[in-house]
Amino acid sequence: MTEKTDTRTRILDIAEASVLQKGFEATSIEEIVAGAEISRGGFFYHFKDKNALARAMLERYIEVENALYDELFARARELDDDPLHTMLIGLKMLAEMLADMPEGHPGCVIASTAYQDRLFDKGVQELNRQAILGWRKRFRAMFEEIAAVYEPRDTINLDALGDMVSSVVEGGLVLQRALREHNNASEQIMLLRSYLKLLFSPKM
Amino acid sequence: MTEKTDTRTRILDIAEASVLQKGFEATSIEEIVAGAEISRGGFFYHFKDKNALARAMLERYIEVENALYDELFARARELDDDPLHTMLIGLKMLAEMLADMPEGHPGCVIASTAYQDRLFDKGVQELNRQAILGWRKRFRAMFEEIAAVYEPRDTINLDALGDMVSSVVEGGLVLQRALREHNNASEQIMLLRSYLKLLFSPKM
DNA sequence: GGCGTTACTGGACTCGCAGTACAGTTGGGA
DNA sequence: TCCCAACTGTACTGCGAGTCCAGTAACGCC
Repeated sequence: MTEKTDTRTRILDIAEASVLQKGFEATSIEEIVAGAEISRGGFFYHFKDKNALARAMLERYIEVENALYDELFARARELDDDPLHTMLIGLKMLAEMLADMPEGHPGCVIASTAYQDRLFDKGVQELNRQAILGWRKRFRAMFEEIAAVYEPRDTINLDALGDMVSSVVEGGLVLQRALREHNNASEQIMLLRSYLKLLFSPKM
Repeated sequence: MTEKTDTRTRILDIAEASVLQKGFEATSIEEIVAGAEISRGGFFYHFKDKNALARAMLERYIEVENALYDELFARARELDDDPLHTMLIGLKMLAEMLADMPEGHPGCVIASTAYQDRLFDKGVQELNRQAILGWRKRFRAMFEEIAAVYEPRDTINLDALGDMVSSVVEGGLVLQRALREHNNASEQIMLLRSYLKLLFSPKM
């Protein structure tokens, strides 16, 4: 909209970095405006309150994450159009991506908001919920495709399996943050991949 | 120490309930003292500041969690002393336990603190780290025992596999909170169990 | 029966941060 | 030329954390 890097975007960038580093509550509007080089009034011109900021951050984050998954698995399918191998390649690429981020993944805003949910209004919580349900649907569809070709070697709940991708990423990121290591999420994804390999392997 | 339910314990109980419900930052000392029916001065008599409270909560939580794992897997071993089956039985019992909590698990304080870590001092963070490392060690030992008997059908990092238990529980709890469902953690554990079953199944 | 210690109460105060309000400024477009 | 979006700047309210401290009630013990 404006000339230089859109102020609203700049606010979101600064806020995201800070929130991922120290949490939402610990991020003051003071430091956001300092970082974005605007006045307090300027901040409230763009966002009614911190809740509105949270909502905008989540919306942007979810969009980016979805685009990333789209691109990743599209590329994987290009490389091998067998549904199982698309999944395995995609997960490997995801694991590598996470491992390549030296300062760790922009640790999932989802978990961060989930654990402080009474702080946020219904809109923010619902956004969060819908994002996870979206990922469930996305991965469930992929697993259905796989199961149609490779009979699973154990009876499983496909919704839960769909959730497992998000769960493993979130869980890995929690460990990563708590341990201050940087490859836990990546390793956990590789274990999920190992599971899928075994689960859908043709009987020998 | 005192006659009625120890004030310190009462503070921790009230605080834990509130923190699990709405997060640490959103829990005010005001409401803790109201709940525990003491004065503000009384709170600060027991805890120097909110950090000291966080530390005490974490210590207590980790102790309880460890005792629970001890008991669960001891019982599982009683039922079947084959290491793989001890693990499978223990996980099943853990999953059932999580599913039986109608209001959900006392959602992991670990994740909650991990995502707000700049808020807490080194002591709290280190406590968190040590707890997760402890669980890694515990489960890694169990997996080593299993691997000595059943050759794994995929090459895996045993530390990462040890972490997978914590990761799956944490990840499941994040989903549970965000989705406001109540069996995600339990389902994720059952998927981990399915993985271990396949990973260590004798070749057919 | 006085003495110290533990476990508080209660009030007053400082400080930082969220949020409100609003008046004024600046730099394009129509 | 005037309007409007995108701000700046200041001043104020209110809440919660944390500090300080004086007082007090119950006890254990010498």
